Amino acid sequence: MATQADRSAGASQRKRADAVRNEKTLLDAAAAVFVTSGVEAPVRDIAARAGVGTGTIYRHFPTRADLIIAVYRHQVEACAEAGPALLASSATPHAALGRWIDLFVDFLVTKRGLAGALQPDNAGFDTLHAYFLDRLVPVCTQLLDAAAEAGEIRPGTHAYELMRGVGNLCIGADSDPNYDARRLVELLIAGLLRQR
Amino acid sequence: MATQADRSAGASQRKRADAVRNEKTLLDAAAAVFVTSGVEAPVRDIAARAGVGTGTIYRHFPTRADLIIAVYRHQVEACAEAGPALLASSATPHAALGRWIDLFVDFLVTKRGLAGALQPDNAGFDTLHAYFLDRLVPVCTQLLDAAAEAGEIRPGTHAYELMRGVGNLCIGADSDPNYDARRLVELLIAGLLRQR
DNA sequence: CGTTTAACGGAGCAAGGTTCCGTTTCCTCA
DNA sequence: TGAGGAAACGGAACCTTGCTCCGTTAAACG
Repeated sequence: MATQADRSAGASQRKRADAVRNEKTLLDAAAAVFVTSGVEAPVRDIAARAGVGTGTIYRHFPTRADLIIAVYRHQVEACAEAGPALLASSATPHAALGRWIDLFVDFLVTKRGLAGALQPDNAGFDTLHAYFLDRLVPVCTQLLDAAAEAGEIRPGTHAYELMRGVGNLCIGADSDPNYDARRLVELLIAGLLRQR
Repeated sequence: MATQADRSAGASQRKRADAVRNEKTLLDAAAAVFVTSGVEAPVRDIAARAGVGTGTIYRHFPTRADLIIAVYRHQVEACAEAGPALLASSATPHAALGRWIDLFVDFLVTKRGLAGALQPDNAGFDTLHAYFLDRLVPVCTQLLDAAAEAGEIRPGTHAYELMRGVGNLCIGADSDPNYDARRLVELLIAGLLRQR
């Protein structure tokens, strides 16, 4: 099978072996450091952990957002793909929405500082914000539309707003035993139901 | 009449005139800078605006939290005091709660970066977090209890959690026309209602 | 092998928070 | 009123962290 080298676009060349190796090393190091120090951990710490210079990090991941995205891409994709599946397997669209949001919340609250880094104005993190939104807002829209069509929820809520709200509720959810983001998100989703 | 010097505690002495003057100057400068640059504005900016050295800021307000608290104390107090009044004047406790939360949200969304600074883990900002909570959680508890007693809302929600949730929803609410914190908070409060 | 050049590493600069200490200013009391 | 002493001031200096730049290393290929 083909190696990780991408030769398809014509002008592109195979990557050097050390570059490939370092990229993998960096991703592992970053993931480890993110767990202990959060996604805003100093660049030098990640570099030290990986045993490379700081310049190498910036060459592979020009902004911190790029690094964070690379580390969590698989999980975000999995979450996005779960949307349609839940819609098909749940009793009602609103139930599917609730379960999908749960998935998203589970992801966020287990990644120290990630929810906080998703702020749109957070300079340098706009790529991160954009990636999450590009990937997840369409899925959320689909679920929301289905629930609205079924007459379950009040109309007028936008997926973007809901995603941001849920993301915000997850900020600081680790590290505070008296704050349960899941419960609040549940309230929020309940509030979405059409009031009779 | 007595000057601002507090001589009551026995060991305390009158403050020097220049110190009193500088404290006032600093509060004004900080308030102005917070409006344009948010509550995380560089210390040097505030010092420059006030025409004092950075040392002077740290002497009067050892941590940034102390400065922020001093700037917004009046408004927080006003919000706290509005709670019982609303409870007395509203049709139902849940309505009072909703209106009180509105007050709080209005306050937060008009203070650039304040909601974000309220995070409990935000090193150096714990005093800020504690002050807001000490002052507002009891008020919120009172409203919540009244609504629970009236059978309007589902039991089991803690004031602390609700306040943090509302605060989180307000993060980044300025500077993003597509994100309306008020609407989401409204959903959250609606979700509090006992489901029939 | 020798050449080319991608990739590396870390010194160094900028920005911001915080401390420290020599200087200034105010208060008090004779 | 005018020393003397202490409180308060100011900003230089230091630390941490993000990011860049460029001399050095080593992979790839003929």
